[in-house]
Amino acid sequence: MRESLRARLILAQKTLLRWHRRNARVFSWRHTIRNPYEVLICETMGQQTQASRIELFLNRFLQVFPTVEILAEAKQSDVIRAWQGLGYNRRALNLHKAAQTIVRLYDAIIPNTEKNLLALPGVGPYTARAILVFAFKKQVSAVDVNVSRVLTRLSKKVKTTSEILATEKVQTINIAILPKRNNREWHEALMDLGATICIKRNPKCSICPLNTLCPSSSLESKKSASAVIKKTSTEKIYFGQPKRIWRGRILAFIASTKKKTFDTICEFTAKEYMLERSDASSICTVVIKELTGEGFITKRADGSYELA
DNA sequence: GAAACGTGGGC
DNA sequence: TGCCCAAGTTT
Repeated sequence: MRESLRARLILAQKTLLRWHRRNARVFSWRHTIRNPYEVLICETMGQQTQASRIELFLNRFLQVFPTVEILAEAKQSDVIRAWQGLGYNRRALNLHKAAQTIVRLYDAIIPNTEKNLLALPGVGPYTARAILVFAFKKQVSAVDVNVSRVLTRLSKKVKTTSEILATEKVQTINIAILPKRNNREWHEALMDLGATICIKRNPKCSICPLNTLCPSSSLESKKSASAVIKKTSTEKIYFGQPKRIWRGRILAFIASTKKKTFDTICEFTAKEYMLERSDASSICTVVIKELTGEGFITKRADGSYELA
């Protein structure tokens, strides 16, 4: 990395850390999280989910499952129910399995190495490093989309608002400037700036604390000029919605009360979403088969379905 | 490496 | 209104 670039980034870092002291986003969980288990839950909830939504679920989840042992021993159906409304339900299954792994392999202690964290289901490169940074105060780089966007724009003059460096390059840049003592604050600062000012569309460069140091600070003025080629989604649509939407709806219905027959599920789907009964039946057939195969639900002897 | 995976908010 | 997006991971 060029020394001139590194020098500019270090300057930006000082400025951003100072900005963060007064302008950090206010989330209750930033004050109430007390241990690595809670960081694991919080970071998992945060995957592809707006941080403000964590607030709505984390407290309740931790009240029901206050320790990794309790989560490990919980019924899967209770974990799924506690997750309802957060989306990406597989995260709940993975979290449950991860808790069981931690209890069995690590004596209920959350691992503090990247290797062991990555081996946990649902823990990928970002979450593993985020746990190391936020729970263990380790001197490592955790790169999410905010960190990537901020460091990309700060490192080069980007042409469009969606331009973003490869994660490995961002890693290299961030590792080169990791502060020795304020690494948690540094990552929070990057994420807060990326979530509030250095946002993907219509970045607010005019009020950015780094605008005099940033080669991309002219981005704001040409926000609309940078027409981005939107790649058409290849996701298959079922009766007006992607399949995953139907999966979420049907799983929520099955989770809502006790057992449900196939007919009950079809009737609900048809009525609630104004489908022909035959269309509802076909989407329910597909989705129920998937949810069963993936371990979310089970078919009972009497033919009804319930959470696994 | 592309595609799939939920949900609610912003513009 | 409809599309884009958000503290990514898995296959």
